[in-house]
Amino acid sequence: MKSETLSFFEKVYDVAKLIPYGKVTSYGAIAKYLGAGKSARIVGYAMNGSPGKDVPAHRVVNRKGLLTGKHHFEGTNLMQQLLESEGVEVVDNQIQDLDSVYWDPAKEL
DNA sequence: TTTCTGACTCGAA
DNA sequence: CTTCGAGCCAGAA
Repeated sequence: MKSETLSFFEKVYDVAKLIPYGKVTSYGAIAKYLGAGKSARIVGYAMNGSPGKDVPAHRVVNRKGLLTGKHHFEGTNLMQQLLESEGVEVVDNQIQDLDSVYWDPAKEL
């Protein structure tokens, strides 16, 4: 089993799994928490392997609360449905009242 | 081996 | 005010 070779992906999955119910975070927030800062894109890319990792990728959105990765989910509004299901207000692929549902790992952890 | 793209973000002009 | 470019890491061709 690997060991300290904790790849960026592994860390991303770890943090993403810590996202509480009804909360959301951004790629950059996770990246910054990992110490990458500008590797937000890698976080999103890592989400490609979210399936099978029990990672709630639907709780991860971009900095503006926009469901940029919704296209990677089944259907076209599944991501929005999941978020609304958790009590997150989403309109037009954009999270409303983002500050109220925003979960920053760097602050919470 | 090099090159390119990607679920992003920020700063500068 | 708007628009553009650069940087980050990883995987595929």
